[in-house]
Amino acid sequence: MDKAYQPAEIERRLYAEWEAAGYFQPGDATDTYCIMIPPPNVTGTLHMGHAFQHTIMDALSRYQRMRGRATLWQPGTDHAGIATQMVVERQLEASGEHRLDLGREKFIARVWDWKHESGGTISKQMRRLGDSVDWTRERFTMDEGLSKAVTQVFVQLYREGLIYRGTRLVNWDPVLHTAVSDLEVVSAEESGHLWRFRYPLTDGSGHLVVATTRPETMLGDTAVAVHPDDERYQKLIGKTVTLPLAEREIPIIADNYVDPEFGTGCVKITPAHDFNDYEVGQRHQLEQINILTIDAALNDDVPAAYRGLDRYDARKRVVADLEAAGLLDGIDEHRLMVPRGDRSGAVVEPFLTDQWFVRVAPLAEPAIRAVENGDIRFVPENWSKTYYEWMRNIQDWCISRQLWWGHRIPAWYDEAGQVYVGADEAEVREANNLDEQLALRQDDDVLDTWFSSALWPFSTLGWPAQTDALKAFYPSSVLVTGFDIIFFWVARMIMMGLKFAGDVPFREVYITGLIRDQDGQKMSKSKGNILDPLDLIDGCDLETLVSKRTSGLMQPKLKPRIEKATRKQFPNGIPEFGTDALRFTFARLASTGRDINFDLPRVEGYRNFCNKLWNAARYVLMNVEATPPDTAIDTTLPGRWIRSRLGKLITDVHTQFAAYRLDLAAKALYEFTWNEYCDWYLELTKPILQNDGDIAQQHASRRTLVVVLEQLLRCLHPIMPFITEEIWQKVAPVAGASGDTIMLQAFPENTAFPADDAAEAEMAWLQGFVLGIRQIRGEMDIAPRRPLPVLLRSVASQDKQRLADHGRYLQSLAGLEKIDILHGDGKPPPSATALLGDMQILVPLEGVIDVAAEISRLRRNHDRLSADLERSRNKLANERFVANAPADVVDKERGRQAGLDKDLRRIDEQLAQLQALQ
RNA sequence: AGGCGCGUAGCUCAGUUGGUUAGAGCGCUACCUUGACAUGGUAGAGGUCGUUGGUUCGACUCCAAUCGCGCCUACCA
Repeated sequence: MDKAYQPAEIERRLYAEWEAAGYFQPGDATDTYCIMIPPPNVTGTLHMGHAFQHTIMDALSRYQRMRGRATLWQPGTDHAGIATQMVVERQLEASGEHRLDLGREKFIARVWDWKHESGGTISKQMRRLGDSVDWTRERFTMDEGLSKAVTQVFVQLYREGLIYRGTRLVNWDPVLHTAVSDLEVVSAEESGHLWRFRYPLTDGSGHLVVATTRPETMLGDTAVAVHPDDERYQKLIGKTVTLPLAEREIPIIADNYVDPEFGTGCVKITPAHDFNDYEVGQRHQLEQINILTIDAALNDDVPAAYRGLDRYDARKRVVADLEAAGLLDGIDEHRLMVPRGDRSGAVVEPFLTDQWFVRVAPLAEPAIRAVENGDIRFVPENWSKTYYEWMRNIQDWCISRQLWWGHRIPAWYDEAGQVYVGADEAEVREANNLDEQLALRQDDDVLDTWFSSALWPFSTLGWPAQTDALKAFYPSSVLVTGFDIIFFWVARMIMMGLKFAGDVPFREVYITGLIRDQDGQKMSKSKGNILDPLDLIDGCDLETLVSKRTSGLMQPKLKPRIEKATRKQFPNGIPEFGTDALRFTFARLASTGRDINFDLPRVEGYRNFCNKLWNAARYVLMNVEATPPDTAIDTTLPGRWIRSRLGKLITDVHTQFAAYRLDLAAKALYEFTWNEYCDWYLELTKPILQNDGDIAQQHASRRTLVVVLEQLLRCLHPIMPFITEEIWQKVAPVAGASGDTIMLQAFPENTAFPADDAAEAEMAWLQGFVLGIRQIRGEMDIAPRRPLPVLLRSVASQDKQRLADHGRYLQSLAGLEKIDILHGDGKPPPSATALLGDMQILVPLEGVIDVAAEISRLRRNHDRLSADLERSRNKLANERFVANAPADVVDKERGRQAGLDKDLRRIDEQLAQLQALQ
């Protein structure tokens, strides 16, 4: 074995072996476990958030697989309608082409080309991350099977009246030329203005003043509204105003929607271009005048002067014209929420179009109940609130998109505009007895990407066919995902799963935090703070990193700043850490219910951990390879102790996995490995193995060394798959484990390693002894290699026994020359002191210790002890404490006080003796 | 406006039903190349747990208020 762990070659080799051997496939156990991957965009790349979630999913999968369950981690990708179409459109643009020139069919062919070209990136990344997904079952949302499922669901929902088509006001993206759902619109506060305009009353008796943030839409006004109780405008209700510029007569109506306190208390109503106004218009049967084109320019339904103007040019023109006409009452600065498309960034327009909708409320009801009654559990629990909040106020879902890339809506129209919905044209014709001569045209629109994603948990398993996979793995066990797609995806999967697969799609939903950068900033390309998980695994030199972060920026002017920040944060680029170190970092950071600020130095720490494990294994193998261990029972203290500790670790790891606390599982594993196994156990085997001691004990210790390591490797494997497999391959034969891979070994159970309280108590004594000496050594600046003579005082018979049993460990770990017991009231020489229970451990000063230094060390101890003692005394002097606190707490406090008191007296004695020397 | 969350060591974070001296990693200080490991070892410094009040024998932990930060949902033209 190399002296240091070298991950790169090992990882690639092992993953290929695992995959070729079919270890990722579920096997045929009846107890099943299943995780559906949240399908990433097929042409995208995995970012840190993916790597984090994949670490969790893979650790869970490997853990359950080792527990003997038939485990399926279902992989696949999403066609990501808008995102993918945009990428390909941009590629066309670069070569001077345009989607519309190409035509639908050719364009879609180009997208498929791109999918094939770039779709391999994600699977490569997943393989490097060690993801144990069943590649033989990989799916894509536009696969034939999944597309069939989409059609079937659409048709059934339509037949049940849960899908309908209608002319509605929707969010229109004027750049992408498509409708988008509410969820795809992000509103942010921006500065703007609030204009006040005078609208003259038609009867010439004056005017009223309306306030608006969108002057250009006044050309589509069909009413002015006031609050019914607003005394100022009482007598105007029912009258009309003459809409300026358009010169149309429109009514003054009363509606509770108006807030009399805001603006002037008069609202212009534009039903075709504002969601609230639309509602008002419905209530008052107002005309809807659409004044915009699909590009958000003004159309031909406005006066000639404004036709063809972009909405913002029109705004200027309208304001100028009204001002010229003396109708501008004033302008105020105003902060307002501006809705933008999450993909294009364009300001979205409420726009009247024909679209398809899902009537969601009836589907939401059982989906709400499923969470209420515990069929689905959110982890952490409080996310269920977010879920309820949205589900209980759910709006119909606009599912049609005016795109080409996606599942085309299975609806056909005849020339009269009659719509027929069915699986395909032939079926539609047959079902409706349509003449072959009758021309049918399929709906041009495609479905929202999330429509197919909603079916993912059962469509990937073969639904609508009742496949064996569906029976075995539906419902899946847990969904691991981010809070940002609870509405987009989680809620919709639950609704569709209940409706079509007859059960919830998963039992638990583990909502992970977001991976942010070291300063808590969201990672994004535009901020230039993204990290590629593979760069952390393989390393990345500074120049490559800079160019990755600064190329293809939406705002090129940010480039210098990003470059500077990057050079500052990574002066030497990123070193190679390996997959396991990255995964362990993610696991260690995966505390629930909060976002994660990704701290790069931490990865380095866990790379060191890998190296520590690697070298521990080297030590073990060095000691056991030559003489294979026999099966003798280990009666040595260190052996009994480490087995007992291992049992506790195993219990802990099971508990934490069950609670999705991978951070605590990783913490327990780290601490056991480093602080117990390496720091103490390996060190304690040295005096056993290196001296000419008891041969039986040596054999037993070799066995414990290798058995504990082998079990530890299994425990670590779900989080650190590669290093554990590599070491296991070497360790298993000497540990007496059979099998080809650690992946399929049984996860350890604590029953094989019962608690040994006696050993733990003795070991605590031993550790206390060693630490006491080390403390003196460290603080007195005594050379580590210098053997020290030690005197013991107040030695109880138990101490004597322990000394006899474990003296050699003390000598080895504390570097002792000899240990003498001070009998009776023999006067000790001036010494440095450590306390161990009642026993005093004395290191004679002569020639070794600086008296003044020891005095100051003892004083510090004295101060600390007396502060503690005083606190304890006060507590016990408090009658109410003694009366009210549980007896065991009081007893504990009394014992503590007695101990502190005794320790303090010993320290003071020692102090007095030393002070007398000065 | 409503909802959720956060504030603990220089930095990034743990702290499970209230109960000894509040922990870890990184960083920092001193010493140490001892045959598993300098990607290491040993010892050490460093925190009035955002603030105030309350409940309690006892509060990092429970309650209320308050300050600061973040996110989500909805939205007044």
